Amino acid sequence: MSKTPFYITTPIYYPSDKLHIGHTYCTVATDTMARYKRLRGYEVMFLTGTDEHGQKIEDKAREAGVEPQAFVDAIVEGPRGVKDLWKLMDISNDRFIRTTDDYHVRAIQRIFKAMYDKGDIYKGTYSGKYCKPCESFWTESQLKDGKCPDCGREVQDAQEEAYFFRLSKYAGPIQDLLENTDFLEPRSRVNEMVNNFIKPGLEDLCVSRTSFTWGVPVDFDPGHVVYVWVDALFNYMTALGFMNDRYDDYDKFWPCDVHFVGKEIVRFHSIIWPAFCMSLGLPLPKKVYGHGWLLLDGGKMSKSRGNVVDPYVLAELFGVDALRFFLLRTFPFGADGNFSNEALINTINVDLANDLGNLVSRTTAMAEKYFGGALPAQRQEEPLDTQLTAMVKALRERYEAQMERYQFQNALEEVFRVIQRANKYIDETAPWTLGKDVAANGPRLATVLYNLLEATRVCGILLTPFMPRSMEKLFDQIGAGPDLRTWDSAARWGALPAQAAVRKGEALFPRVDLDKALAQLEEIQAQSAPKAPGAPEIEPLATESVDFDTFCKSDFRAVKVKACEAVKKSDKLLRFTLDDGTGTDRQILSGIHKWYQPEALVGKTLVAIVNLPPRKMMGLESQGMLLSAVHTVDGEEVLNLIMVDDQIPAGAKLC
RNA sequence: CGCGGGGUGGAGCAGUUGGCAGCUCGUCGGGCUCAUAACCCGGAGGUCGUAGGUUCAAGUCCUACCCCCGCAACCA
Repeated sequence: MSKTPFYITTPIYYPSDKLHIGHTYCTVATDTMARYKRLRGYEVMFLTGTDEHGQKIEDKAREAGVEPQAFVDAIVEGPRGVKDLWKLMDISNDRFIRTTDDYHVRAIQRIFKAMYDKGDIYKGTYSGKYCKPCESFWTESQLKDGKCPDCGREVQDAQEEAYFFRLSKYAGPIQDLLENTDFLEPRSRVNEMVNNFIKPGLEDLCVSRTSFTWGVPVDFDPGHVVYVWVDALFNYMTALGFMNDRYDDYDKFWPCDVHFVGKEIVRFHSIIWPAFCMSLGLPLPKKVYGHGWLLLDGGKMSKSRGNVVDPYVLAELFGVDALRFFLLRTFPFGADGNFSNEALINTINVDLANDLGNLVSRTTAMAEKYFGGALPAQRQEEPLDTQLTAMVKALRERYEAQMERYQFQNALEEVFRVIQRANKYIDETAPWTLGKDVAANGPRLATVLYNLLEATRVCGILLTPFMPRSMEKLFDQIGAGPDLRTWDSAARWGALPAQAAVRKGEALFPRVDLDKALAQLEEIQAQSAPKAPGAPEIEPLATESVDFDTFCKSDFRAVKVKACEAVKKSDKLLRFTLDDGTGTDRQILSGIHKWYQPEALVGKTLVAIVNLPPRKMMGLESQGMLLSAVHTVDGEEVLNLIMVDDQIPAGAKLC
């Protein structure tokens, strides 16, 4: 009898930087689900990997002065890289795909060609805004104040030849898929997709580029590389051997049971991906599950905010299992959650140390103390016992119901309810009182301890997918051999040998000293943070010259700030009321809130160009522009207003 | 009126088909001493964002408004 296959994937991560706690969250969730399914007897295929092509990698590699391949190799295979992280986190993936793997590259070329031959990919022109110095195309919405988001210079309308996928053709079937099936979960994501992208009309999708070269070449049209969509999404198939002969279990595992993805890429997986599958006439994946984000201080974590959490640090400080557990116990999988070190430590102490660890500790300690680790065979049941045993007997089913819905948090809730009940049971039965006369109370005492061991064993089995290593230690301590760690045995009350063979070991989850740990974390952060602030980078000098007359037309004046306030609804703009010496106030808007607090600028003497045509921003008129000096440090733009001597009178002309 | 998510005791969150508002932490008081200063019991503390509406009954459905947070071609 062959096992039922179960295929589950994480997204393939983009290795332009080291992975952070968010990637870890997604991967740990996927791993836990994979382990759960294996425990239940499925033949599991668990895939993760990296998406290694594209402009950004090419740029990053150039900055680092290495070839793109060497750059991604270092991040993926290198020390403390992606693979190391998954190893550390006990990730049990069956395969790891890199989009630079030969077999994948060749398969993508074949797939691209197949879609082209079918007529779903056609050649057209891609038009957008082009920044010449950066050699980059941008869409209207990517522009910052109408300028290149990278360098801030003017962009031009430009066109390039590109291949397009007829996404529009599949709008109907996709909408039906989303609205009338449970293909995409949680359900709340469906409206977002339909309202945001399908109803406004799906545009055909640009699937090739000529503006960079780090990608899968379109083999029938030199100069074009396959753009991310086709390259990345098909990894879920090529890793099974689709259109290549590196593997040959496509027929066994496709269609995929579930893709776990972050909410920001739900769109690609719930619209574009099924459209691709339809185009090739292939079965669609059964489900896409969009999980939430881990937020920091209520906001999202990002490099620029400097609040990225390093999973290495946390795992090494608190233990891999504790971190894995925390991520899935604390946050509802479908929604965003607030990550904090305090919450992590708190969860470790309360759930793992106080409740579970301590339960094991006190149970095994008593078994050793009163019976030397081997319980006598005689039993004496009491009605009270059934309150605990009934809960344990019902646990597997309740847990299963939650796990099948990907509700990790609720599944763990069920388990910990039993653990708490077990702790209470100890209080109720007061084994230490019974232990005062072991000869007389032996059978009762043995019953109590046995019930506790069984409760612990069943909980241990159900927690194994979450904390594989720690649960092995637990089983060793309570004397549960391999056949007492199975899914099947989790439903068999009394599976543990009557005499048991308890051996108290070291604490499963030591308590963490909150203040000490926080101080330690701060220290670690302080050590890694002051990475010598990178050298300031400046924009190259202009090569084009400007004639003197043109220059003289610009009217620069010293102006004094009479009032300054943030513009409502805008996170960038400040509104200045300025004295320009004319006696009439001048209003200028400037997008510098990121660098200056408005109240700090009142009274300063600044420089403005006053003969620019007025321009409306956020409904307010700006009569000129304030001058500032800009440079870049570590990829971050830094801006300083030009402030001049306050002795200069308002209106003084600069020349 | 761009789209979406959210506003529930001090903090962080649950609340499925409308039916006495729950959990964890914290706090106050009590119990126990087997255990990782852990465990168990009890108390205090909530206009469920605001204002209306439907209903015998609304945190839960409807309408309007306020506030916060994301997203708007690729940061899980």
